[in-house]
Amino acid sequence: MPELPEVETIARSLRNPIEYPFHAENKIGTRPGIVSRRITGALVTWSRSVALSDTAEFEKRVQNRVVQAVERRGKFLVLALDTGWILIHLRMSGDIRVEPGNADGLRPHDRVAICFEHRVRLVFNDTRKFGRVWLVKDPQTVLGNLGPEPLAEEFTHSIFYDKLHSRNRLLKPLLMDQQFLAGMGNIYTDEALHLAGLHPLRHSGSLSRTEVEKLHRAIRDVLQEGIHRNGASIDWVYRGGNFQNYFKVYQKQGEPCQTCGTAIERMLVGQRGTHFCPKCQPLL
DNA sequence: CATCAACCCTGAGAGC
DNA sequence: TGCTCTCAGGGTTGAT
Repeated sequence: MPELPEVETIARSLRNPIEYPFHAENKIGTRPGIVSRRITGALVTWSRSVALSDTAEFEKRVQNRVVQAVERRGKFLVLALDTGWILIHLRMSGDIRVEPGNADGLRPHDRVAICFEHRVRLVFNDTRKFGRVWLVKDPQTVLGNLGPEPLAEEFTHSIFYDKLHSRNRLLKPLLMDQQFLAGMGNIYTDEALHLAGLHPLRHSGSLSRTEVEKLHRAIRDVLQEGIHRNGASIDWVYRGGNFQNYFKVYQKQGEPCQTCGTAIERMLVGQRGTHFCPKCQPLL
């Protein structure tokens, strides 16, 4: 499931020069981007993938818009148009392709195709149909409630300490709460808690200054490492990244902890599968 | 305010 | 082999 590093990787690839040739190899850093491309049309094959009651309106309104910038906010992909914004959330199984072609010849599970000049298209593929594409005048209507960016300079450990102590929730669901902190998902939360040596069931208000500093560092390190590896390719969606080969706890239940040799455990926390080392991440 | 369950979906994997 | 069943997963919504 794409989290901050996977979305960041995609955003960066969409900012690549548009002159790059298609398909020399699958390297994400050498694929052609979409900035400055003009949209000639769009096709929506599953109406609920678009957050508009009328998909024909989406197809019509994106016509002739030019992509001016590609950003990321939390797990959202943000396309700034000359007029308006396209926002994309990949949720569980969403993926983005940029390839030669028009509205014909789409593949299974392709939900939205945005066609550009020179016969280039961006395709939103989403097997489980949880993802969404928005077309809005003001991105804040969708992004307005998101918490801070964990990698932003302004996100200091002392601000984090205050935020954690302003609530008293279980660490794991709180870190995954996008209104509390934007971009963390199941994988990176488990990995960050393990790196910080904190049990997922710790209460946020119980953390000492030192523990908050360790968690702050761990979150940023894990996210940076994920970005460095171009994200993770899991859930049978290959995205070019290989961070899945560096997981310490995620889906490692039963395997020995790389730090202490204790078997990694899996438990449900807030309806989410949660992986941790009972020795490195003690509850008390 | 915190917690919990249901819902949106599909396909993988288990069980028969 | 092929059927049916269960489950994972992010985020939203509504109930407790």
